[in-house]
Amino acid sequence: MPDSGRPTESAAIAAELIAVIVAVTDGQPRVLTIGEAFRLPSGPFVSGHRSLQAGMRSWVEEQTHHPVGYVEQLYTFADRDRTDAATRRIVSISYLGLTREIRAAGNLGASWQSWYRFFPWEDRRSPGPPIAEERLAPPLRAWADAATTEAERRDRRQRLAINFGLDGERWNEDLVLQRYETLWEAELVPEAGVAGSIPGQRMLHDHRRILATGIARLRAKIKYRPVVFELMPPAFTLLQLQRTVEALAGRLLHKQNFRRLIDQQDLVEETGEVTTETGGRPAKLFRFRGEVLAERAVAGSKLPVVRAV
Amino acid sequence: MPDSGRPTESAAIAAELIAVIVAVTDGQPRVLTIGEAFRLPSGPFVSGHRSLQAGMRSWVEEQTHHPVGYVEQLYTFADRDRTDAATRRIVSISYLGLTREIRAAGNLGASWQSWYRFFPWEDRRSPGPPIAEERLAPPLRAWADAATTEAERRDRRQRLAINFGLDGERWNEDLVLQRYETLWEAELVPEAGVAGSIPGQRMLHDHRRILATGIARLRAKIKYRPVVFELMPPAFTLLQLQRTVEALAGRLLHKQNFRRLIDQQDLVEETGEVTTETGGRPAKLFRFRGEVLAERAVAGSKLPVVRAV
DNA sequence: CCAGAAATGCTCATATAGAGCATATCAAAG
DNA sequence: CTTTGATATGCTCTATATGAGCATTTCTGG
Repeated sequence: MPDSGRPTESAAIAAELIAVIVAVTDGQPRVLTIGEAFRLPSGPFVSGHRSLQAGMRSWVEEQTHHPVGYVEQLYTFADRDRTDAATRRIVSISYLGLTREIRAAGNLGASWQSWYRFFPWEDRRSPGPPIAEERLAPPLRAWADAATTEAERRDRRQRLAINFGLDGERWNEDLVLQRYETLWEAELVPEAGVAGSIPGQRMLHDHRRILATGIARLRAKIKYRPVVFELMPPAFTLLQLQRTVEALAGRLLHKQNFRRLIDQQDLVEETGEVTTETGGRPAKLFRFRGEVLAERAVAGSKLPVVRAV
Repeated sequence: MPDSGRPTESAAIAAELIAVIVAVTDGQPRVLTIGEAFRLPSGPFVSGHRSLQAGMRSWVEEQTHHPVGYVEQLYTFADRDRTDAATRRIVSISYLGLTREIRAAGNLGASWQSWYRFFPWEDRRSPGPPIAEERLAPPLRAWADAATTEAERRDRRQRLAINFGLDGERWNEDLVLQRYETLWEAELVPEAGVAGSIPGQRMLHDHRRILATGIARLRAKIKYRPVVFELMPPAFTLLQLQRTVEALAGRLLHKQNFRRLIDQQDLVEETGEVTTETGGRPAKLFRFRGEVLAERAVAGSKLPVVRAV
């Protein structure tokens, strides 16, 4: 290759922007989907766009009619079997966007869905046996046992233990994508071309996979960056904040420890007001101290989990 | 937008793959560059490629003549001012690749450069005042003081403190990209269109920025994933492992604590042999226990730093 | 006034991380 | 054959972070 700094024989392709837009309302993490097939909002990258980020941002604001606080690139992929009308390969660049309010964009067929509709096993907030153990574990174990060699069986069992918290392993909420991929490999999701026997709504194309990527990224991120606040109203109680984190993480947190972490880090400050809407003793209202972002490399909410409910 | 799941009016663009290929030799972290202008290896994404990953991988192996153990996507971008011969916008997808051995690919004009040639201030392993304080701090402070408003001056100073570990703040080795961007904003790098007054070799186009992204990603990653081992030979001593991590992180580690972390996690096992090549008391040789990757969600080397040398 | 629901304040045990002291074991120089 | 120079290794100590749980306080709604 010549030292030109330019690719030589690049083929023409098309670029597509795909968005995982997240908000939290009524204690549920929600994602913006379109239509009956539940596709993620996606739009072409056109020459008018200054950059991919800018294209994404303007595009999302057109759909949701209000600014998106936080946008982050997720992943870029190009599947062999996807081409557009002109049979150009499509390169898809996916983004994660966080927003505060929800405005129904009904005229475009858009709606906000709890992301647990697509991944029911990821919600472990309610007491009782989790879906992963009741509904997923049996067919997954059968899949593991069906491996041809003993070594492969052991590998699969170990993978199940880690990914789904079986056999004494602890549930790791970050492994959303790994779990989805394992379910696909075990042919338990309809996308794999079989009649699905496990709960969970499928989406168009590979959009459920992209959503899994977004959830995984967000769950990991809230632990070391204070991005939760992008999803909060200007003033909120500590319990509301906790409920939001719990909604995202899919697990309950230890209340006192959560509070300790939050104020140890000076992430919030009191507004001086209280609210009685929560029932029980009135709670102080807080606002996010945006300054901390500039002050120091600040951590997120480190998820003080509560083991058994 | 219709619910077709396809972008409608996507313009034709060209896709380019850019690689940050890293190896560690002679105690230096090295990156594969091409030519006098120090450009990162890059090649077009062609229709023969099964996927972006596959395209990247085959392409790198063609250049380095041996398999790349670990490949990870970095970032995708599309600058307004970059087009190819057919005036198509170029979307660049950058990757980070780790490899074990170094084979000189001289016939292609490729060479391995210590990445500290491009970012001298990122190497803080040697004792004495760091470059960041001696060479960067003065012009950076001047830049901060030159802000028009008092608020802006305060913001800049705070940013400098965090990014460059000034004013009592602690150096954070992960902020490679933030530092580079600050230097650009302060017009201290030649890429910004000025005669550079600070040390550090520039690269073609925005390749130095991509390299910064790769370094930052790798430095962050070794803390929570055992990727260092992709850079190690099959058998190594614990000190060699430590020196490799130090090379990447750009800082010295506390030896005893480093060892404690490594074997607490069962990351390695003894080969049974020792080597005397290190001078001093012979050291046991170890190999990476690849099994741990399957056994559990394993952490990396958590960088037990040593404060003052 | 009492029950129910939160909000808050504190304590305790354990795990992890940062530092540093002390020894052990080799090769090579003298 | 001993000393010197390096490194390898074992252990201890302290500060801090994290997981859990007990005890109070302060409201609203019967």
